[in-house]
Amino acid sequence: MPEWPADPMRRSVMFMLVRLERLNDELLTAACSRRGVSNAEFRVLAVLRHGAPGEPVRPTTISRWIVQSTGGLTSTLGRLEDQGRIERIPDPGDGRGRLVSLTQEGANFYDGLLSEIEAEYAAVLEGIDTVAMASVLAPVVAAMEKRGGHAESGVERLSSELLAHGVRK
Amino acid sequence: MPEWPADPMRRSVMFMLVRLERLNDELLTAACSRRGVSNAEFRVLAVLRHGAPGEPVRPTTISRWIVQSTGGLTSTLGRLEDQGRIERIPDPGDGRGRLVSLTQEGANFYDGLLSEIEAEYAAVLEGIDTVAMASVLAPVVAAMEKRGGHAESGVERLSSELLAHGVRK
DNA sequence: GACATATAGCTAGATAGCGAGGTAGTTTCT
DNA sequence: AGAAACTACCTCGCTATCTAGCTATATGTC
Repeated sequence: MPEWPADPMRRSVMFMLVRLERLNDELLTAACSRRGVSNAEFRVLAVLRHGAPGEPVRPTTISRWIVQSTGGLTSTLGRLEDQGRIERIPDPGDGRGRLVSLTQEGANFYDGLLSEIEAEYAAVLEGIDTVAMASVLAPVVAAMEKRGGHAESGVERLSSELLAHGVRK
Repeated sequence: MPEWPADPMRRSVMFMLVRLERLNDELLTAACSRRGVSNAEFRVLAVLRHGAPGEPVRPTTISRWIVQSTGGLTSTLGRLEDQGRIERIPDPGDGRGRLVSLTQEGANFYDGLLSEIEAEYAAVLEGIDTVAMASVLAPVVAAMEKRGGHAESGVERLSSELLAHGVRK
């Protein structure tokens, strides 16, 4: 082995993150596919439901929040629209734009989906100190958001709506 | 909103994990694609380099470790083999099996790739208490491994090699 | 007011990955 | 020993996603 890690602890954490990514994806995909939706579809519904309840949201904002390319999001939104779970209306304030909102059916569907997904996470987080976890993860999430340039345009607001339940700064 | 969360903190952590997954993927993909490899290719090389240095590994073991389907892994390994970074030889102990090992070129390539990726993570983990983070993440990773049935067959050993630098239990 | 530049969302083409099923070889049971 | 069940890896078809480039609208400058 060549030059070994300057900081072995950091390397461990890095590999944990890399592995956690796959494991989390597997978990979420399993839960979603039981109800016939993709991972990305769940994320879009979550943003609409929690990020700005009742308010329509622009696709670009969603795209940043869920970290999906705009091209990818277009097809995700198309699927959700075909399923009758969201609506896209022209943005009255911007002729190029559209606004996405949940339908009643979409909201109902999401609530069921969420409880299913939450059950999976409850099992996995059983016995874990979630308060400690949130305070450890929050700054990492923030640093990664900053790195990827997702720190603008409404995402911050959605962030606090969704993530900051009792997490101090 | 219907029945609201029994445990709002757990829900926050769940959404953090969901978001972290995408952000981490974005970070890793960016770093990997700068050197022209996929995410999965990096993971395979990492297993070979750290999990069992010098020793050939069976595809099934790799597949569990990196949480990729065997079908997907076959194509990942095919790409790596075409690039001259790994070799596949028949398993002398099992006629159905193959053994995968790093070539010298693969090892060299990986070392460069790793330092690039590590630099990305160093930036993001700047100022973060990695010791606290590791001890918080370790049990979650373990619980997810167990859930997905990745807890058998050599993965444990790779796990401790790769992840347990100073993380108690 | 006209032109250059930026932005919003969409389209098309390419690719990585999943899932189901196939083949060959191994283990277990009688 | 022979049959049944299992396992390892691969192949093929499909889908979600990415990237690059497009059109229409917006904004800023002269």
